[in-house]
Amino acid sequence: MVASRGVRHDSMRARNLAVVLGAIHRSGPHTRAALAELTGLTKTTVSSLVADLLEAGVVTERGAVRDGERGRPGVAVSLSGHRVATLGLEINIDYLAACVVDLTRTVRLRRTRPADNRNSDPAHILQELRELAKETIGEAEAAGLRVIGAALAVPGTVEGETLRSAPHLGWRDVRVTDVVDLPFAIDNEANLAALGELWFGARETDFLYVSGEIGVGAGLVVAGSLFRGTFGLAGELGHVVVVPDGPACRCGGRGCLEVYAGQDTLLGELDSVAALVSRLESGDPRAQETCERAGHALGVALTSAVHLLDPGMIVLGGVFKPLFPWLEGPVADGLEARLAHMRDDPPALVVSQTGPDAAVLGAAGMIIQRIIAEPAEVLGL
Amino acid sequence: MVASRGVRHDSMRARNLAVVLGAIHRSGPHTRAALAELTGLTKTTVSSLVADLLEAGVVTERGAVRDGERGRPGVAVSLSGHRVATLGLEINIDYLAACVVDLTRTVRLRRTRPADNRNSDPAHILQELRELAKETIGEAEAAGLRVIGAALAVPGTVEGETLRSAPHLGWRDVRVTDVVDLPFAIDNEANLAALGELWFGARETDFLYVSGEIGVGAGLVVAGSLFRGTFGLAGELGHVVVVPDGPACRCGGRGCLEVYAGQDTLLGELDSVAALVSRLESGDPRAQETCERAGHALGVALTSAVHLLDPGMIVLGGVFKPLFPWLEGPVADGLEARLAHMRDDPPALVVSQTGPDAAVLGAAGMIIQRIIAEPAEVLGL
DNA sequence: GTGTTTAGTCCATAATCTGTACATAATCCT
DNA sequence: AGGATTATGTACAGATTATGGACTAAACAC
Repeated sequence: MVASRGVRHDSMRARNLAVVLGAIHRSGPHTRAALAELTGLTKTTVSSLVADLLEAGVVTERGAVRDGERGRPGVAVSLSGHRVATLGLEINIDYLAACVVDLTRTVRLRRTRPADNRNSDPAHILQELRELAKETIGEAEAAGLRVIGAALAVPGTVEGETLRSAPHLGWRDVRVTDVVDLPFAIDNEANLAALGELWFGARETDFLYVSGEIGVGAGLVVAGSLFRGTFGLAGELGHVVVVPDGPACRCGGRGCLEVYAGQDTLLGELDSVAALVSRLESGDPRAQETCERAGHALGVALTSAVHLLDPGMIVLGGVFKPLFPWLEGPVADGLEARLAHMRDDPPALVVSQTGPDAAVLGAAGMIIQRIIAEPAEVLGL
Repeated sequence: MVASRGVRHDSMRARNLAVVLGAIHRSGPHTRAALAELTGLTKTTVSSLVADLLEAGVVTERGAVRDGERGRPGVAVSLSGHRVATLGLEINIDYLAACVVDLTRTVRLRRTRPADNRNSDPAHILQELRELAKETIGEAEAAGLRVIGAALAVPGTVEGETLRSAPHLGWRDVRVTDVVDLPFAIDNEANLAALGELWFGARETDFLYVSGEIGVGAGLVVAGSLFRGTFGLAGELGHVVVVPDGPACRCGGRGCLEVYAGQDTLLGELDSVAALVSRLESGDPRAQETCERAGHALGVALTSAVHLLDPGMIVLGGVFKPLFPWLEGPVADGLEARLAHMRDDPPALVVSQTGPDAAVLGAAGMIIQRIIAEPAEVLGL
């Protein structure tokens, strides 16, 4: 609990700018009068605030609207996608990715570079990432966008600006700095994928996003915001214990979920998820059994997760998305059986609406969110 | 995300009252000048805010203080324990409890009534609770305190004002109303015990409190506030899966922690925790084995909890407190082994600093917290 | 005692929101 | 077609609250 600072006139206005912008963002274009109604501020105040937001280029007027009623038609004020944008970046096992998202959360640019980052040299990869970022920002600026911040998704644990541990990259305690000359943040891939699902996929406000990648991670969204735990390490679903004396896991534990449902286990000697899917489609019994075992393990781990985290629903993403038809049954059965007497219904189990780009999108979206939450601070109003 | 309302002059002042009161609460008595420094407000503003707080009776002046320096000595302003207080209530399996806590978080009154509430009639118990509350409030008022709110701890899941399910009481969907004629809240026993530990025990800001009672619950505190999950059901440690095909649990699952470490299992045919402790002290091998098995199971469940919740530390409370000497080893070993490669150190494992009254105290403390967080709203300033 | 230093208050000023009045622009009704 | 009605958005005076410098108060230093 940091000592909070007192509120002065300028912070009151800053807050009200955020309130108005937030109302526009949450419930779509509105006239000034409607915004006054929504926020409890007077029309006068809203007009003045909207004037500032217009000048900053974060909103635009979209011509007259009649609400089908009598009276002078109002002018709808909506988020402007034409000026402010943010950059999302991702380092993953086999690619680098970047995307630019505008204030309306429309994806304006996407770039991916295949790479083999397993056990790679951080300095080298970060240099590649810098180049990718620079190129992408250049392209965005050529399209008239002003990129005002960036975030990076990494497959590992993050503290502040340091990547603590990314086992599949083989990185440890890597400080990630100067990737871009903008406000910058790093976060875990599963966390940002969850936010990607929030803003670009399911658009629910409460769910646990399960990110099946080489490792298995999860990001919990409650009331539209991410739960991070004490050190930002929450949601490590992959090492939840499924069988206490099961096979050893690289984490030091035994019988972790990852041992049963990690991508390496799922694929076996196959070389891609697509290959596994086609085996499953052709009814290959060994593939089906692997999937069933993974689904069973997921059901056990998710039962523990439901008890501890109390998610609104469960969204399976990443490699679990193409495998969903084969996983759904075992997972749902496990949840239902184990949660029978604790809840009226277990949380709904659904498939992700986003693809493999959930994390990059979430990264860009996180900075958009920051603009909308504190426009005065970010844009210097 | 509810549409947030705009800020007006009165909310600015309300916020600043909270900021000043919060600063006094957080870092002890301060002069007006020091408060100005801490909050970033001017001395003038702080003086005016403090005047309001004095009038409301939530702070008092405590005579001159010299900071060992030259110059006019200031007057320390500190929380006043003499006027405002709150009521904590608890329904547990074998007793009803009440306590009154003043603004300085000093316990002013405690009352306990033994009862046998297993499979009891809610209406009857609630009537008893009403009487206990009324008596306790009367006594507090006789001592010059003004009780301005109450909270109730129950051994079950809560939604709004309704107790959804309290298996050990045998209650389901009981609306708890009109217990007192004051602002009122209900919450889960483990949640409130965690808050009790926060304010009356360990006083750490980040920990997972594990409440060993008939059931096993947990409350996660992050940055000094409680994580509740989506529906307020988070922290159900007792039903985290320890052995996926273990013995059936009353929740519908199998091999839940509660089966191995619930009070009923620990005691076996013994009739009290004290009896178990004396068996353990005399080296009874069967008691030791039970404890070791429970510790082992706790280690497994807590490993999952650490991965999912990322607690700052782990505090064992309730019946686990007297058993701590026998549990510590197996639990810590389990955590250390299973978390070896994931974190530099597993979260510290410590014993609770509060006794069986953690939950009632937490209940009273929660309302105190509300006064300090929003004094203007609560006290009508 | 006189000077220095720090605490707390007074008062004019500034920032921001409110509320009423008003100009504007559409539909409704005759 | 024209006036009545209704709703939007702006203007301006008024209210609320914080600021900042001047001032008073109370201690210590020499």
